[in-house]
Amino acid sequence: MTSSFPITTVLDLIEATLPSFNQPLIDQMSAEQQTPFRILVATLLSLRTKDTLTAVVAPRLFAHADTPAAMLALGEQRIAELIYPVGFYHNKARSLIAIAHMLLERYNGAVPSDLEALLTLPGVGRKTANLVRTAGFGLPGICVDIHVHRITNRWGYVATKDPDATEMALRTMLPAQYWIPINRLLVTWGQNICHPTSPRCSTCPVATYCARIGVTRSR
DNA sequence: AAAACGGGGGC
DNA sequence: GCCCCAGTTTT
Repeated sequence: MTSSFPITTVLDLIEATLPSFNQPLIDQMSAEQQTPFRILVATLLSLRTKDTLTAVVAPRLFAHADTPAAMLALGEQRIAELIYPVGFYHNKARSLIAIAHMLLERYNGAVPSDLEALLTLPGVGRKTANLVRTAGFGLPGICVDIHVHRITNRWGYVATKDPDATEMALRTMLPAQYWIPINRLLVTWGQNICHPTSPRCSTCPVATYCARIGVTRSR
């Protein structure tokens, strides 16, 4: 069962109503703070973690280390202590140290914008790499996180359990102008309306376009 | 394909 | 008490 409406129609409707909703982590950061490095670090901290919690913890880390060199100076143990509440803190601290080393050795301390280069960084998968590209550099990419994955599948435009497969499906379906904004749109939607369990369908502006697949159960 | 990594918050 | 969270790596 798939929707008979173009996905771009639904995305346009969401775009129009977006300002009235709370915005996700990256959009809460000031323009000054939306550097590729900060976005990379904040995104890594936020994996499998509420972004509202990351929004509290990340500034704590940035106050001590805002560059790869400062991250190395801080050290893995101290980083782990600072980011403890976000969970997976040992893995994340180790990844941040390894990333700082690689950025200094291979990219002169800068964050690369190339997708393949980003994917070689430890702890960085397709979701993180594409978010750095789109939010950090304004470059084309489709960042498929749990929200983009759940909602596009719930609508009926995509039918897959694998987020990477969802990204590939959207690449063939979505005009280029929607590649960057779809993530911001659907993360906001997922956090405010289209929840994993108990989505607010009765007040959802695009409910008539939705196949409502998997509404009663997530994943 | 499945396990492991993890504390915090919602209900 | 149970489920989920802007995933990725390892087995």
